Amino acid sequence: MRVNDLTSTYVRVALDHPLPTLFDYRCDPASAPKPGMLVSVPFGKRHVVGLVMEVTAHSDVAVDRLKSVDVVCTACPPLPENWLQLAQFAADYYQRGIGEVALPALPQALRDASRWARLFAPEERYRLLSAGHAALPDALPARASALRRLAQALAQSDSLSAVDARALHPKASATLDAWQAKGWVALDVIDPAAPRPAQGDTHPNPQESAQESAQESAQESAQATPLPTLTDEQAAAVDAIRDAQGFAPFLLHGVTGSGKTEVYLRVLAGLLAANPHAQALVLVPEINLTPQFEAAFRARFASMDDTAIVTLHSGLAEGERAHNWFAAHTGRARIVLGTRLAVLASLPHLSIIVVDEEHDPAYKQQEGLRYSARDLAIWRAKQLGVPVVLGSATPSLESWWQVDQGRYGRLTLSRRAVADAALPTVRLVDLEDERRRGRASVEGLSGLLIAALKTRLERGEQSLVFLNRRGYAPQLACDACGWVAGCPRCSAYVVLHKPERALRCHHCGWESRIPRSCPECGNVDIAPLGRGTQRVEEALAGAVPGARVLRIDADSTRRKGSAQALFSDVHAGEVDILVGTQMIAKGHDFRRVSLVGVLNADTALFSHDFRASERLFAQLMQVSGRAGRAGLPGEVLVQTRYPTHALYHALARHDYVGFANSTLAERRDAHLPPFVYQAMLRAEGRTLDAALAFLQQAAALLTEIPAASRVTVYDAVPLTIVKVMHVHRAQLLVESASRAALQATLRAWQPALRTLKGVLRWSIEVDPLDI
DNA sequence: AGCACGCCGACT
DNA sequence: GTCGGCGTGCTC
Repeated sequence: MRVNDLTSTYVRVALDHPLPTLFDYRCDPASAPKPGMLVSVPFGKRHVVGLVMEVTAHSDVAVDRLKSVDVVCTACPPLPENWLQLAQFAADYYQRGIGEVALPALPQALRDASRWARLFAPEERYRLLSAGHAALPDALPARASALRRLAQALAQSDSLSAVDARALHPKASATLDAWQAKGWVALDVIDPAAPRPAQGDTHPNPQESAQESAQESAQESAQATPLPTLTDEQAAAVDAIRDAQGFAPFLLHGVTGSGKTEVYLRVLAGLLAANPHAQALVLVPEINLTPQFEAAFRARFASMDDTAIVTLHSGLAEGERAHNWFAAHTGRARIVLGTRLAVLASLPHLSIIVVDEEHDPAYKQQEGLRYSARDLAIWRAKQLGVPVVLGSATPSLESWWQVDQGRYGRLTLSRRAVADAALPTVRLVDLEDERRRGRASVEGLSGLLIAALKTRLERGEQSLVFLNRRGYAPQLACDACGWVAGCPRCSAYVVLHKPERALRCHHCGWESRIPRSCPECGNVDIAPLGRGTQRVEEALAGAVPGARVLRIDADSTRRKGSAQALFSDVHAGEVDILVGTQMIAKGHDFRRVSLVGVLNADTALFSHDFRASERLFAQLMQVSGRAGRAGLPGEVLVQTRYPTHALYHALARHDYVGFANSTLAERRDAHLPPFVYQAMLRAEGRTLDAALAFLQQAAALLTEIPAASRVTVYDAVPLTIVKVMHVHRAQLLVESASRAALQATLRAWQPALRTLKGVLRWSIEVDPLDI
């Protein structure tokens, strides 16, 4: 039984599934989808959303096994060819199937066919007109509270969606229709797929409303604020990027406070003005940094339609994320600001990419497809022939090496942009010496640091205390028998959290109450060991009387939006001392901070991870950069037991270049990245032996692969935290001086690995950051 | 990844 | 005698 190929059409569909194959489906030739379109298809017992890669007249799959496409998502324009190529590249490079890359890159809402109708339906929004603004609150009966809420909601925002209106008042539609008849409100029907309205015609009915005039005055005040004068270095950087032709990667190496953001703003302004369709992608390393960037971009581009700037990050509600993604996909959004996941957005007119703080490890996705957003950004820029700007005060050694090789242009901002703002003075506090001299310290805070904090408090300046350990104490131990509280599911100690009165495992989230006595020997003298942010917060309150201390870390910002609120308190001057983890080190422009204290940095100096010192140096430069940004003389106190360590000396001299060049020389001698390319095979098993045995068999398979002759294979080793959630983990490192040989090896290795058994899960990570 | 089928221990 | 453990295999 053969179907007539002439009357049948088949589509080859990518599904989010570990096999790297496409799946064929039959479809109606009259309504066949195009490549790049989303379809809902039956798959096993369920129905899933897939991406059409090919439309053909023939399928190799036996006809009785073929099923038909359920629905084609016609409302969403197909993903463009260059986006499909990006997904294909990422899939090949990171050793996954195309579907495993392409589908997770889409907003979750798009992957649910039952939500398509709603997502792409024209949106109805009510807008209060001036007549309504004058008449409304008074025209309503005093006791009609639902109607009053509706009127208030209309008055308080640009426009109100029909859905939101119904949530406020069950009969909102009828009421709003009546108000519309009276000329009080206007109904706008917005087609999400329609092209963006031309400038100056953003409102269909140019009736002045309170919102419009408020917007206009905001624009006027924005225009009234003169643009900052560029330093010569900033101007040179802007010119270089603006004049670039085709693919042009730049490393913008600018010291903290040198005004890298201003360079991005000027470059984007020029580009977006020159081309009415051009889109820009701006990446930041973490969600906490999006609000301040968004504010800066909205203020500078106030003349653009509001919808022209969108954010994309995991903190958005699914609906909003889909909405913003779609704005990017249809070209309505001119500027897309987001975290690493935004690098996979569909941007049909992408004309420039900015990667701020390009060295930040947060650009590496650490689960699922472990991509580097910075590396994919560079690939995209190359594919499209557009400039890409990598900004950092402490570039990654990978990028620095590319500059050395002449592959990236170097733009340097060596001075702070604010007049009179100098880089802070860095002083090393020798903890051994302090102890020998018998100088008192309180809970790990040296006398020198406490005195400096008190001075700032008297002067009304702010201080920042940085340590990279959250919780109260990293361990809870028994003095008598040596017991230390550990996680029952992981091979890790549990961290004492005092405000929550709990022991918490930072690897799996397990929590328990704090025991009153040692569960091993019954001794009641169990004590916290070491210090985290909570304990330092407590100590500061005692050591610096009168200071308002605020802690910012993953625990204090757990609630949505709370990080933003806490940072606002700092900016508003309601805080004297800010204690926190790396969260406070990144990017924030604290105008009144003049002192930075660094605690417990030494632990990273002697790590087995060869990247630990690069990370530490970047982190310390970053946090030091929070001091003295607005012209106050800044000071940094680093408490250490190793005051002669070269890393601290480079830090004290603000000598990134010296640090980078010497570290690169070490890497070259030791045959470490960026001089070799690495990949990691990780295995998870019920026992450590099972995981290790799998990796040993995997290593043996490499002898069958010709390309592997140019690949070095290391021994399988347990991970540092060997057990998480009762699962034992081990890894095997492979590396090669040839990226092509490594890629060929991995490609040939995977089918063989799939035949091995005895392990719960395994995965390959290309360019791993944590070894 | 899901979700089935399939073959061995502690419960009504 | 079943409910349910997770090993193995399939998905157009």
